[in-house]
Amino acid sequence: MSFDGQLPPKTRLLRAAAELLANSAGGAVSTRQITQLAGVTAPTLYHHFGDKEGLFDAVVAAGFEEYVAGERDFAPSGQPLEDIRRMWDNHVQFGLKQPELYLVMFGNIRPESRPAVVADAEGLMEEMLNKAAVAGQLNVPPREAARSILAANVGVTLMLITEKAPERNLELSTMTRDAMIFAVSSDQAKNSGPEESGKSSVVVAAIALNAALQASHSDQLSSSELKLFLEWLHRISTSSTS
Amino acid sequence: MSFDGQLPPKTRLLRAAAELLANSAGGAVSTRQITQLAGVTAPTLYHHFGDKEGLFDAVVAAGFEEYVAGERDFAPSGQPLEDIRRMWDNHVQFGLKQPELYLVMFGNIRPESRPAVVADAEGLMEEMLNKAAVAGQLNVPPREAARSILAANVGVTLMLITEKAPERNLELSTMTRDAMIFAVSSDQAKNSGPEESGKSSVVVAAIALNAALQASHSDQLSSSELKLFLEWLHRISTSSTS
DNA sequence: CACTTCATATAGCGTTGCTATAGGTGCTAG
DNA sequence: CTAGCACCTATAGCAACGCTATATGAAGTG
Repeated sequence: MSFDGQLPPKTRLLRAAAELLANSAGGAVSTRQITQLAGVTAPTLYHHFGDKEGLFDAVVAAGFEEYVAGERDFAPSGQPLEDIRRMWDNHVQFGLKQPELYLVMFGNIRPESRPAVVADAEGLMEEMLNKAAVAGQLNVPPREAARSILAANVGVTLMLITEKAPERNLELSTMTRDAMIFAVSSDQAKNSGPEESGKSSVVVAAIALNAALQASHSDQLSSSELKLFLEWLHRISTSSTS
Repeated sequence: MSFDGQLPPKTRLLRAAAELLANSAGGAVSTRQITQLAGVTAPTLYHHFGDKEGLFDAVVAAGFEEYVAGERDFAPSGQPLEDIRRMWDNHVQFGLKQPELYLVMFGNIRPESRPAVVADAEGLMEEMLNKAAVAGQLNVPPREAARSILAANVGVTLMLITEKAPERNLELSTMTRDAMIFAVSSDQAKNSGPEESGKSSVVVAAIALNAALQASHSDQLSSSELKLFLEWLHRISTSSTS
């Protein structure tokens, strides 16, 4: 009973729904919970929003405003591709900060029915990619690039949400992000080739690592560790393996 | 009333649930629909599966068998990265062929609770990427690569499912797929990126050796030595990021 | 005041997932 | 043959769900 104030019932319903949605640990949120917290009765909800989904859409719209605001604040950095990077990070952070709301926005998938918010987010990203295209930095049409990047962005965010907070590894995000941006950008040479680079064995890999380590004296290991490490490498690389 | 045959009620329930799930155009499937189609009553369902979710999990498990079978059939092509490509395509095709089942498997996301099927799919992909790592074709540890690729794979599939069938553009899939595979592969030169050029050969070799050692159970080192050795390798192969 | 319009409440419908309880079935043991 | 014992299924019903037909109040307009 927190919203019995003087606010109009419509606003109270919106806030109650948003709060319950944010704190519902995965479980569903019922209209009775919402109306009780808002201090109104059922018909009021349906009078203003027509539907439970209508109410949720309204909450999502408010959440989307916040999301878009975050995107626009970061926008004018001059380098479009860098802005895309920030859009990606903002997207992920929004999803992790408000997972329940994010799931209502991007996770409530049904076949052949595309949530409006997805189209909006896609348009936002396409708009940004358009600047990159004008600058000759794009390899593919902005629309395709936006769809592809957004798909990966949503996929990564969903996967991160399913992980327990302390174990979340944001490197998954940055790595995927850079992979996607790199793939659509044009000013980088991509002499690709699906050929293999010769099959390696334990011995070959050990020899390569041995040589590389001695050449670049990595600082990931202490000197004493490195000495023992190299000795073991030598033992492996000089033995005849299976 | 299609399953009133002589099959055991458990099987009838599974088939009825699978059929209703496959034909439910986005809408929810109720236990009463399932039990009626299966020709049994409610307690039978709960006796065998405990829960509605338990029944769905069983359906998903069956669907996952099919999914895995598709993955394994394509597996032994000799070129691990090409196999990853086929795994990706098989994943997308599975999602588009049975969208409802796919959504139950990969779309039923709740925060901090990861469906078992995701972990399985991740393990399957990691297993395949391990071969690529042994061949020195990987730029990042197989686990991270698998998570990243799978996240993008799910994201793309979900996005394609939301589109109406005639408008589906599979180029979105192939483009994202190749971008992800390219990003984790090592045998391609990546001159000039947003940051410095690709990983050094030390990291590539360490990743390859790490995978090879875990796969071949080398007896060149004692178990305690091996443990420390692998720990160092892990330290090297997961360092030197952005 | 009469009248319309908008907003909220009362009460209840049909459906949902699920279960307490009881009854039927096929088995092995005596 | 029958007694007992698991195992499986059915009857009936609960609480909660989304939603609505209907009625009541408040506000503005002639």
